[in-house]
Amino acid sequence: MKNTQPTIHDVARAAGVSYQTVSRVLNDNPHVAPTTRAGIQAAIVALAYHPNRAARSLATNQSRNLGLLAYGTGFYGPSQMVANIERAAHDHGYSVIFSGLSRATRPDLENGLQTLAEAGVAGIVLVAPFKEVNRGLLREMAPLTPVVSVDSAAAGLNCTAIDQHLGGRLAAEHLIALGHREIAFILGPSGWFDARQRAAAWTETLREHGLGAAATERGDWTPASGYQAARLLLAGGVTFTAILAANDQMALGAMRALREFGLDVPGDVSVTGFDDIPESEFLQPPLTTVRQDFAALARQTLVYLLGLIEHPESVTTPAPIPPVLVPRLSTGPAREHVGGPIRWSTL
Amino acid sequence: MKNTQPTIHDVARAAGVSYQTVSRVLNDNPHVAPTTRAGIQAAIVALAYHPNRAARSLATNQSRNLGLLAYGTGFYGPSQMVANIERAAHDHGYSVIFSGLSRATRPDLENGLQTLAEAGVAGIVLVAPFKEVNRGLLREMAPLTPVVSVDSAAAGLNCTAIDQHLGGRLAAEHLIALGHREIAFILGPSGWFDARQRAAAWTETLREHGLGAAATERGDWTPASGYQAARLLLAGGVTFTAILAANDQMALGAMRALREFGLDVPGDVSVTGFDDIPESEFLQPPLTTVRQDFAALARQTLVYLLGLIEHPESVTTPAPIPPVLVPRLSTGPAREHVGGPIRWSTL
DNA sequence: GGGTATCGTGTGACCGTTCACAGGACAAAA
DNA sequence: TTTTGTCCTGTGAACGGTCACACGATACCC
Repeated sequence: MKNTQPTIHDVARAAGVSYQTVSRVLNDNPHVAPTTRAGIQAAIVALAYHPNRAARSLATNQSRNLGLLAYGTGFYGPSQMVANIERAAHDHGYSVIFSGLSRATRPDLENGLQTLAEAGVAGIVLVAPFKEVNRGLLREMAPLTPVVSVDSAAAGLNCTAIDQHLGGRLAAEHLIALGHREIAFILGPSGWFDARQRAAAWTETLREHGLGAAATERGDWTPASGYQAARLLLAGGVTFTAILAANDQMALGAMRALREFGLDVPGDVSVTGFDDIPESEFLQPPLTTVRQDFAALARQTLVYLLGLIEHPESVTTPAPIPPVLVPRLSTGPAREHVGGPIRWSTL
Repeated sequence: MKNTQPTIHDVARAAGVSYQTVSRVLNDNPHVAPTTRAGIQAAIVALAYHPNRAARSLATNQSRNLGLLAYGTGFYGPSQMVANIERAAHDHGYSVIFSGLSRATRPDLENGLQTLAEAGVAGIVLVAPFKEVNRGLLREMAPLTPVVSVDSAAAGLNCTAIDQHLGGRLAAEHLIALGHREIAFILGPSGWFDARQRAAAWTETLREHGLGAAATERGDWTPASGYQAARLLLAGGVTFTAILAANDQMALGAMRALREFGLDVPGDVSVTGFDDIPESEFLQPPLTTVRQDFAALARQTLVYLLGLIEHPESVTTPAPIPPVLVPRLSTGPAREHVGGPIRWSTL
């Protein structure tokens, strides 16, 4: 027993044909007699033959590998995307070379893209929705490899996305419909596209109702930053009856800060998040949030990328995926304040 | 301008040497004259040459790719492992081919392993800590590829692990030290090694103090299952003053069920989790839990796997990594009941 | 029955790299 | 001067596939 994998030559010998005929069977070439094909397939099974990927991609100059470059896989959204992208790729017969981005800097992006491009992937999915990702970067680092960027709305990029704008609007309208007029924002990090779009949608929706943000703080997506942001809001001397937070984790932190301040959610202040992480439903109170369909986004991203790989001329940019509002108990009617809204600073 | 990548032959022509000399430079072969080497390196930079991985791995019959097969990447632990394994691999100069396991069944495992083995990876990290993973499976599906299984203590496997037994003991001793004598368990799914070990450690620790589990329910790691398990515990007519939950998400669900039942945490019932997810610190109340160092586990796993690849004879199985108890406010002294412990069923 | 598609199969070259080996240049030793 | 050894470099083959092409056999048409 040799300790080496069988090759097409072994199969050919076993089936009594030439290696080329075996190759034809492997590639579903129609010009093979049924009996010959059957014999070869039997030999393939008997030898437990599997084509060597390196040899194949060397000869064809293409591969069934896709690159996945993702930032922030410790967070819920990115980690969901990684899992879903892989599954979608698998369903299309592709393998995924995953590369994590530890920092959101240009050199790190360049490095990651280059590594993937050199690995000979057929295409790249980029889950790094911040402003360092732009056309220039991609042209320079992966000029020959199609790249689809998820949730990055930069000009000239091939993108797929959740409709963050709609999501932001849903949350804001929900609060306004509950009678809230003084609404504070806890934004995501400034460089992130999704954070920006949510914030822009909030601002726009409020303006349509003659309102503006009561106050604004910025977090970094973590619960700790949401906690800190809410404390700053509370210390700011501005009144508000609701908080729009850019994700669930920051909303969680904010709720803790409110509680420590002696305020009830939603009795005194309503809070909304974004993502619908598995925990949200079980928080105290259960968090009103905006749910994003990451699986659908991943599937769409993959169809788009494979389109760019296989028939680049006839591909159209897909429409953003609409998220849905999930109303829970962290939001309620705006509190009626006798003599105007409460001022925290006087509590 | 040709639209194709340069090869060693292009570099050789540019530098005025043979392709073999270029190859020697690429592989750090010492038998190259310094001036020649410098010229070739200049040519490499000038042409922006990068070695073709497919050709290289075809010729050498090895690759710088590792396979990562993981189950449950929607959960915190596995998703942390994916991110950390990739980073550790990257630090060692390896790329990671990631494959997600959507179900914990034998055929899915076989499929995933086979796919990775065929992809020609140098080794495989398996993050699938349940009983379907055993020596037979690995011998059969990937006989030539080293595999390290994370947190799977099955016999005959190459494993790395968090010391789940110690973690379970820490949580149980913490409760016992607080005076709890009636402790209920919310276990993880039965097929999972880490769930089993935590449960075994709880049982053992309690027995050492002359105690036994007041009641036991089983969840599937999700908050919803923890909620359901706690409801069953409460409906069971058994008294308890503390709950040991096998992970944070189930602890979260349990705390909600307790609250709905009118019980205070930790006033009436103390609760511990396992994992220390980012949310835990900000829950109401902040959750006492056992923190696992996934980054260290990932690094250890990679060192072990690379050892198996590069010098299989001299590798030793690493020691499990000790977790730490993170005491927070979800645990407190056992309630003093006048006339014995309260019976929920009579509330 | 001869020309001509069509089908099935085999041969040679090639993808980009490494490996085994050969050979030339030069210096040190005899 | 010749021999020997070391250092550097080049040639041919191989890795395991695919592609372009050639070729024989059969079937079809007039």
